[in-house]
Amino acid sequence: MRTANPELQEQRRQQILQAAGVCFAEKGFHQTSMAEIAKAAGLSMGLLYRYFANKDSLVLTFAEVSRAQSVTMFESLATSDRPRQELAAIVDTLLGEVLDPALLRLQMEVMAEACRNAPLMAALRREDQLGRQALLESVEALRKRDLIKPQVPAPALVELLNALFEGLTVRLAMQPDLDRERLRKATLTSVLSLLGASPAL
Amino acid sequence: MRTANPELQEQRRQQILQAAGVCFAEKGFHQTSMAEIAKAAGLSMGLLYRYFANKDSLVLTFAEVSRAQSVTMFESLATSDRPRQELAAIVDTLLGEVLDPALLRLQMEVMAEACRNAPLMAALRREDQLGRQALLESVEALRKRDLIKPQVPAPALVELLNALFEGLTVRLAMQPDLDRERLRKATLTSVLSLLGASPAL
Amino acid sequence: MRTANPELQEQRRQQILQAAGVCFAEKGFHQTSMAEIAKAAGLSMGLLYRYFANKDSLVLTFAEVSRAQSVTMFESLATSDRPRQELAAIVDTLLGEVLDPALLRLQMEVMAEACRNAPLMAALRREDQLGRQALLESVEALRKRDLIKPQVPAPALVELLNALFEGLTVRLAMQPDLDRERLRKATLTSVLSLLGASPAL
Amino acid sequence: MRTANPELQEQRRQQILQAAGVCFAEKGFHQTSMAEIAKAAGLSMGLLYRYFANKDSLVLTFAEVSRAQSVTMFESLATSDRPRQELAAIVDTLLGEVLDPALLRLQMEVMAEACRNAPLMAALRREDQLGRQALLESVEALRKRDLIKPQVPAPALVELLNALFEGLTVRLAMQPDLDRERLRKATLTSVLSLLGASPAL
DNA sequence: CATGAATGAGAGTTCATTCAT
DNA sequence: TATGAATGAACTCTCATTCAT
Repeated sequence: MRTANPELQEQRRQQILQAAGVCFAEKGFHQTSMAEIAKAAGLSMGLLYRYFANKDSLVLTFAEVSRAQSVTMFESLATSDRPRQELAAIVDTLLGEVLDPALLRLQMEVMAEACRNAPLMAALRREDQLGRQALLESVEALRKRDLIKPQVPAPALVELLNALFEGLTVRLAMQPDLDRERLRKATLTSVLSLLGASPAL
Repeated sequence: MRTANPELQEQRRQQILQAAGVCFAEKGFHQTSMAEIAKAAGLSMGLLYRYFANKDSLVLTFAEVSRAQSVTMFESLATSDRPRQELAAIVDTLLGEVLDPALLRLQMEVMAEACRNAPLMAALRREDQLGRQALLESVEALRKRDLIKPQVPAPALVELLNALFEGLTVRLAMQPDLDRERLRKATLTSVLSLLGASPAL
Repeated sequence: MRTANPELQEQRRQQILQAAGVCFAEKGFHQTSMAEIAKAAGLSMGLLYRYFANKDSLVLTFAEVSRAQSVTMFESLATSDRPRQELAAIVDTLLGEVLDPALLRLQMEVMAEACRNAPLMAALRREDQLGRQALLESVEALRKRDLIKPQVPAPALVELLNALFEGLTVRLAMQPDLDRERLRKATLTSVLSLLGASPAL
Repeated sequence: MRTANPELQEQRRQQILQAAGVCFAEKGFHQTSMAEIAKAAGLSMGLLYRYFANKDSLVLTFAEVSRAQSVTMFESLATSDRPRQELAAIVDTLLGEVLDPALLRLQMEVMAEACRNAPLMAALRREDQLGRQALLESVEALRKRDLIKPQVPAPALVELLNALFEGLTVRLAMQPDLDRERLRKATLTSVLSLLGASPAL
C-alpha cells in the first residue's frame, strides 16, 4: 500500500487550478464543464473530484489564488523611498500589455459570479480587504511623510482609488483596443492629483 | 376580424423584459431558465419566444434598454448653468440609495456575459460610446467656459471618469454595505479635482 | 350575414395544398410546421385549420392529389394505335427533365410517411390500385392484339413494371445528376424486352 | 486501475444501433425520440450521447451498417460457376420472407431522410456506389464469359437492375401482402431477360 | 369569414456528480 | 491513487392546436 504523497497532491491541485483558470477565462464559469477542465488538466474526472469537492469549490479556491496577485501590489508602497516610481509601476501593471485580456475577463467572471455565490463573495472580500488595508496604510504613511495631502479622508480615498483601478480593469476588459499608453499617463497624473501629491513625491 | 395590436405587443415586451431583469439580477443570466422568466412574466414559454427569438436576444435587448438610462445622465451637463449641482446629481444617482443593488448586480452580470458574447458586447459598446460622447462634449464645453482646467486631455479624462463610475458601481455591487453618504462626498470632491474645477464652477 | 362561397373555399383549399406541397418537398413532412404552410399560403393559421382538420389530414388530401397525376399515365396505353410512342412518352415523363427533383423528394416523403400512417397508406394504395388496374388492362389489351408476348403472367409483369418505375423515381431522387438521356433509352429498350414486344409494336 | 474497455464499447454501440433500428422501423426517424432509443437500448440518455454525438449521426452510422449488407450481395456473382443460382439467391434475399417488413420500412425511412440530410445522403451514396460497382463488374464478367448478351450498355443495365430491386423493396414495404412467391419467379425471369441470359447461364 | 394571441407538452442535448473497478 | 462508465434532471427551443375577437 502506498503512502500519501503531499508533493504529488499539491502538483495535482496546481495542475487543476491552472487548467480551470484557462477554461474559465476563455469560456466563462458557467460555460465550462467539469469534463473540459479535467481534459485540459490531463486528468480523469474522478480524480478531479478527489481534489475539489465540486465546481463551486473550484472557483472559490481559484478566486483566492487569482486575487492574491493584485493584493501584493500595494504593500511595498508605504515604505518605499521612491513612491512615485512605485505608483507608476502599479499603474503600469494594471494598464500595461502585461495584463492578459483573458485574465481580465476572468476577473469579471469571478466578480459577477460572486454577486450570487456567498462563499465566493466572502473569499473575494477577504482578499480585497487585505489589499485595501495595505493601500490604506501606504496612504497614511505617505501622508505622515508629508508627501501627499489628499482632499478626502484616507478610507474614502482608498475606496476611490480601488474603484478607479477596478473600473479601468473593467473597461479594458470590454475595450481591449483602448490606447493603453495614453491612458497610463493620464491615470498616473490623476492618481497623483487625487492623492494631492507634493512636488517632493 | 381581429387585427394586430401593437399596444398589447409593446406591453408584452415590457412585461418580459421586466421579468427577465428581475430574474437575471437575482440569479444571474446562466442560472435563470427561460421557464422561470416566462413564469415571472405570467406568460407561457411559447409566447415568450414569440417576442424574443432566444435567450441571448433577450439579454441583448435588455442590455440596450438598461444602458440607455445611464446615457442620458451626462447630456444636460454641457449647457447647464449650474454644472456643479448637475455633477452632484450624477454622483448622487450613481451612489444614492436610488440605485437598486439588484440593478447593480444585473449590470455586472450583463458585463460579464458581454465578455464572451460578441453581439451583446457590440450593443453595450454602442450605448457606452453614446455616453462617452456626451460626457466628452460636456467636458469640452465646460473647459471653453473656463469653468474647468483638467490636467489631462479631455478624452483620457472622460475614460478615467467613466472608469471611476464603473468601478464604483462594481464595488457597490460587491460591497452593498459601503457608507454611500461618505463616499458620495468624497467622489464629488475627487471628480471636481480631476476636472480641475475653478472656484466659479 | 354572408352566404357560403364554394368557389372561394375551393380556391383556399388549392392555395393551401399547393403551399404545403412546396414546403413538404423542400423540407419534408415532419420538418414543415403548420405555421410555415400558413405563411407560404398567405393565410392565417386559424383559417388553415378551418380547411384541414389537422396536419395529417393535410398530407392525406395532398397525397391523393399528388398521386393522381401518375395514375392517368397508363390509361391511354391500351387502345392507342401507336403504343410504342405511348410507352416512350411514359418513360419520358418519368425520366425527362420535366420531373421536378422536389416532386420526387416529395413522393419519397409521402411514401415513407405512409409506412406508419395507416389512413395515408390506404389512400396511397387506392390511387396505386387504379394505376395498376389501368396498366394491367393495357398489358392484356396489347397481348390480345398480339403486340407483346410477356414471359411472365400479366399481374406479375405489372408489378415489376411498377417497381421499375418506382425504383427509377427513387434513384433519380437520390442521384439527381444521373444521365437521364441515356437512362431513358435503356429503360424503353428494357421495358419492351420485358413486355416481349413484337416488331410490329 | 480501470482501463478503457473496447469490447464493452463495441457492445454498447451495437446495443444502441439495434435499438435505434427497431424504433426507426416502427415509428420512423422523426417520430422516435432519443429517450425512446435509450430506453429501448436499456441505457441512459447520457450514455447514448457518449457513443453517438447526436441523432443524425445515429442514422448515419446506422445507414452505413444497414446498407453494407446489400453491398456484399453482388460481389460473388462475377466469378461464380453457378451464376444462375447466385442470381436466384439474390432475388430470394430481396423478396423472400427473410426480409423483415420492419427492415423495409426502415430503408424507406432512411432514404426519405437522406433526401434532406446531405451527410446521410453522401453516406448512402458511398455504399450505393460500392454496390453498383460490384454489380457492374459482375455483369461485365458474365458478358466476357459469353453467358449474357444484354441489349443495353452495362452501366445503364446496372442502373436499371438497381432501380428494379429498389422499386421492389419500396413496393413490398408498402404492400406487405404481395404474393412474394409468384413475384420471385417473375423477377428472376425478368432479370434474366434483361441480362439477355444465354441458355448456358 | 378571418385573424393573431396563446398554450404547454415534448423535442434534442448537456453536465455535475457518483462509483465499481 | 486513478480511471472511465453511468446517470437523469434540467436546459433551450419548437409546434400542433385552440379560441376570443
